[in-house]
Amino acid sequence: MSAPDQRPNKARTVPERPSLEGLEAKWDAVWEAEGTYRFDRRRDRAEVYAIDTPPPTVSGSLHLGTVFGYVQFDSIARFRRMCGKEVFFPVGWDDNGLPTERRVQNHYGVRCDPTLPYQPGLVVDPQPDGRRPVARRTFIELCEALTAEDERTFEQVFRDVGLSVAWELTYTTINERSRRVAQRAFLRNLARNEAYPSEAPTMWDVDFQTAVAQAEMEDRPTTGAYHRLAFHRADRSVVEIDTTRPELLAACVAVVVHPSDARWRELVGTEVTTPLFGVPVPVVTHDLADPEKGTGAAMICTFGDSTDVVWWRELDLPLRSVVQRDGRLQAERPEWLTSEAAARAWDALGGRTTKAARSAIAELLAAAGELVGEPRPIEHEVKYYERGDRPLEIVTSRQWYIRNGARDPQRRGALLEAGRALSWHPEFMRVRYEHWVGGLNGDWLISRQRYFGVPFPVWYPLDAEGNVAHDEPIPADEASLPIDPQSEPPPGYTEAQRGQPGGFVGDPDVMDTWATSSLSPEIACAWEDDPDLFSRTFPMDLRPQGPEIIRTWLFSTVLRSQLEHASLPWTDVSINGWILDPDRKKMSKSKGNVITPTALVAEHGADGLRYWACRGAPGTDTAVDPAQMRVGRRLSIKILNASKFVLSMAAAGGQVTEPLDRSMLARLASVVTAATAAFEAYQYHQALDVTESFFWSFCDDYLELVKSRAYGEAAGPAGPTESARAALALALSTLLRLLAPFLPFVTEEVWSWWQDGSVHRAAWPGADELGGGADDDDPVLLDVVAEALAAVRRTKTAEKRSLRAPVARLEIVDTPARLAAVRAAEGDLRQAGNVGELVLVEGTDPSIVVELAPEVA
RNA sequence: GGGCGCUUAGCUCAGUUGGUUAGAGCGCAGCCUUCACACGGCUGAGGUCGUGGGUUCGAGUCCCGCAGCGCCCACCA
Repeated sequence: MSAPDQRPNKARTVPERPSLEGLEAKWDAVWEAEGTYRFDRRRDRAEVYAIDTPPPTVSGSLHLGTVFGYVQFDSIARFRRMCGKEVFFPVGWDDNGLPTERRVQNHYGVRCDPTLPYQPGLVVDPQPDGRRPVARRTFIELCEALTAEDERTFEQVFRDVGLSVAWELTYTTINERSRRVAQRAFLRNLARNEAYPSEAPTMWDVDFQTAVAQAEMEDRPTTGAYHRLAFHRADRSVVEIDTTRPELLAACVAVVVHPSDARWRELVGTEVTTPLFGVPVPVVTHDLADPEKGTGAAMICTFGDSTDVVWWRELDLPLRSVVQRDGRLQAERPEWLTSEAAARAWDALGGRTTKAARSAIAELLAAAGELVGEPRPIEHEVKYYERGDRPLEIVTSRQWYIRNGARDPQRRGALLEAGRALSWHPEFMRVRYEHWVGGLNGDWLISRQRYFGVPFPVWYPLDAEGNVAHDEPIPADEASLPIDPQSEPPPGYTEAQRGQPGGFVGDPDVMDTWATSSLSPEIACAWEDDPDLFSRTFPMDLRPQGPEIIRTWLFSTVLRSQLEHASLPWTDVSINGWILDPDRKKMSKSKGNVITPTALVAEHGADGLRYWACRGAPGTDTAVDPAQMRVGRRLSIKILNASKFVLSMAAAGGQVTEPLDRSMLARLASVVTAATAAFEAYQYHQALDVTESFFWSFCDDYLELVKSRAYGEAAGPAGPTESARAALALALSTLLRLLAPFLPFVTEEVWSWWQDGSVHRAAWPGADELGGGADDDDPVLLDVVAEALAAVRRTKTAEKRSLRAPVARLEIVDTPARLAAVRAAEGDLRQAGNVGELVLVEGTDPSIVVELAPEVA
């Protein structure tokens, strides 16, 4: 595997002044040339560790949070690789979908106009403030060009931070294989009746002009106002109704009250008329009507919110739609507004945005004496598309859905069971999945009325009059995928029949980005395209991801896998925490507190950045902390210097005979055991902690104690010097391998000074390598001696003397066992502390008395 | 409205199955030009573990209530 010629420092020398400068570029180039992280597809499934990595959204700059999460599971990947697994570590770029479209619109100053003809070779210069219309195909070309550029930048960041990615496996969510996989999976869903089209009320973003799925909505506190409207009974008496959306009054189809609400009992079953428009509407009852809200009577409009949809559907009410897809009330007067007063009122409302219409109708109502009191401002939660700026409206449209268990208890139960079968890290994240599955209120809406995405691979026949037969979709042939129904005809038709009576039209929509990325295991593992690779990688081992996309990416991946393969897509899920800025606020672009990974690598080094990330526990929010990165950098420098020192003495192969050396190795063996157990439990931060602690005490105590002996003249193959030198070699080799998953650059650098090949392909250390198991190896021995040494240092510091200052007399009172430990390392202790007389006294009251020699002038 | 997580030294955090004087780093103070490291080392000060109860021989660790912070979900008239 390795190509030694590529390796710098093949002479294996220790540099005079080791440095961290330039290690990132140097080792990235070597790893690339040697294929250190390349995936060996000859290995079978049991030998592979496959990671379903989260494709970062390609929309400008790479978020530090992405790097944070990636570094964490990269440490796990590196651990598994060193344990002998062949790690399947692809990266995907999520360049498919709305974020890309928006970035292209802003970057080039264009908008997509699908009615324009395509002009091949058209060059579009960026024009920041423009909104120039371009053809659909030109728009897609711009998306492809810009994402390709961004992806190169992203890859460089990932290389700079030392991710052990198998770059040859890279995919994008819009590339040919992804389109083919997404279309194939959809066609199979369609054939099994798991996907279906439906014309129904849907949540609609009026700016993006597309339908939006439940998973992409969020509530935002929004200022509104209760308007108390005067509806009228037949006897002209008033029924007061509160609404926050008076502009939808024309869309009112009924008034609803709770069946048990005595206040309205005699009204139920009668009709009241709407203010201003005089339209008669029935008074109906429904359990969802809340007597506590407003006056207890609500107007039902088609549609103001999702409760309206429920009422409309369950109470079988008529449809009176007035809001258009652009978020404006229709200009044309609705046919059910028949009175002259109603027509006049509509003149003031039609064509206006809902927001403008709201204040306009409030004025009309007030002028007509139909507004009771003043509007009362309130702050309430309103649904938005998570990327949108204006509240969602509800419009009726034709969309594609995938059955997700919302309307099928059996499927919902199976999905909950899948959540229980997964291993979650940390465990408590599982409930988020369960809540989401339990709370699903509709099938998954996967179609978007956009351009840069995977097209639906279907067409519709046109009848003799040119009407579209939506109920008879013509599916594409699987062998033809990926296809674009806008530019290719369906089987059995010619392109000339497009749009002609008796011909066909292509489905104009594209799939939501989650409909593609929910298939990331199938895309990465080359489902159907490469059955051999698929059999070696699927189902995968680990899905690492952020907590905010449990309801989208995680859930939808489980769903698609269950539908397609009747299996889980992976066995383990690891959820990382948030990145918080130093004020403990979630970092986000809109808050302007984003720090770029590149700047941090430049300042603290990749290993410094990685150290900080790996200190964050799985699922735990972590503050961006440059101080921690400095600590990581300092640790890296210490590794360079300590290693240089150790290598000036170390010699592998000798017998480790001295009790102090064996004690150190015994302690190190317990560190190996603990770090291994932590990694296996996905607790990488604990592995780092236990290793780092040992490393510092190794430097501060063991190296100080042993250096004189190790420097000494060789005293035969089994002598004390050989023992020290062999122990140092063993310890350094072990420590470098323990630290390699966290600090890949500095450990590789040091490894290259004295070892062949990459530390990242070296075997993970085992406790047995360290001569563990011997009963007389007491890890406490080192502690006892280190305590005595610390006491010596403490005295010298207190006396303001140099640490080299001679100790005339050192008296230690302790138990026989601990005195024996000191005696076993007496020579090392005297050398390290520059101790003259050493007196060991048995006693029950332990003490250490240090008498310094007088200072010589 | 429901749920999850967090609350340990000035700051950022560890604290495994409850067990002797609660740990680390940063910061702070003092000391040391030590022949691996001044991009350093050594030493030290600093905490009634959010709050009120309970279980226990023993609780930061388990149970109940409360508060603050963060997040997720919710049909939001």
